Amino acid sequence: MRGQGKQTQQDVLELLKQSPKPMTAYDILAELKTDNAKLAPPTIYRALSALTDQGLIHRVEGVNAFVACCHGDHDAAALLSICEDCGGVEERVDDSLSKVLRTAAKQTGFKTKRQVIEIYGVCSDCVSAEVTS
Amino acid sequence: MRGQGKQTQQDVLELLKQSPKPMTAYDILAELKTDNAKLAPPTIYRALSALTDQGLIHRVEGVNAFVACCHGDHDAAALLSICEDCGGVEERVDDSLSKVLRTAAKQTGFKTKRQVIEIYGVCSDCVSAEVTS
DNA sequence: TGTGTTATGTTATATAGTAACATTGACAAA
DNA sequence: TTTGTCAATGTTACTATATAACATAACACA
Repeated sequence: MRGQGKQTQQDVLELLKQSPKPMTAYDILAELKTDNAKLAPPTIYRALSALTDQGLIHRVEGVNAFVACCHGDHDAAALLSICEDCGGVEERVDDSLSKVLRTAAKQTGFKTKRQVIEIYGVCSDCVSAEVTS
Repeated sequence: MRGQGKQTQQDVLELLKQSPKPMTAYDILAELKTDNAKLAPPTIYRALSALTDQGLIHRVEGVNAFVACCHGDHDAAALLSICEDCGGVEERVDDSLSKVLRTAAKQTGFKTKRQVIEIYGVCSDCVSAEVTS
């Protein structure tokens, strides 16, 4: 067999790092299939799951897709801004945001495990483009 | 020009209001099919979309499901806390959160249209239950 | 060598969401 | 009353997203 080590994980991570936009599992599958026709969805989802656990990628819940994490390790909440025009995602790690969320959780006694913070709209580049056109 | 039967919308909203947990489109479909065997997914999705536009329900992106909005109109960001134990969702409208997000957007020149803020973990009730058991 | 673990392969299916076009029923203008 | 319009829903068929369950392969290491 061809599978050595964590080949798929590495391939997936590499792809996501090079993509300017979030990719769905099936986007990734289609890409990697050109090298390995046998690839099937479960393999992709496993790799995505492992990478997510390691904090190397983030899932963009609102679009069922994934992006590479562009920071190193971060415990603070990641804020993803998704441009509905160009499809780009900007990641931002914001301490004051984490703080607000921590406070809110504390007040209600909620034990946080995972946070999803996504903002949809138009990025500054695309706003400029709109104005100019 | 108003005044037409939005029966499905009302049925869907009613269901969601009575549900202690978020419901998926197909959960809703299954329920409403007991009264109307002809119901099909598009009708449900249209009703959900209309209700979302009106701000009467929220979509929980992380679980592909929907909950009734338990506040009246609110412009401020809604923070949804989803308990992975009991499945319950608590909605909270938090001004300081909105402020942080507004600030972040301003700094990057991002034009916000929609915000998704979801926290996954264990609610206070379930935390207590865990300790007791 | 054999035993446990992790990653992947394979088959099949479950769940979620939408495109495209047809039909219905209320209402109002003709 | 008839006709035209519009929003809501019905209908068919499909695409997209995700997972269950079991099989196989490679590796670590006692």
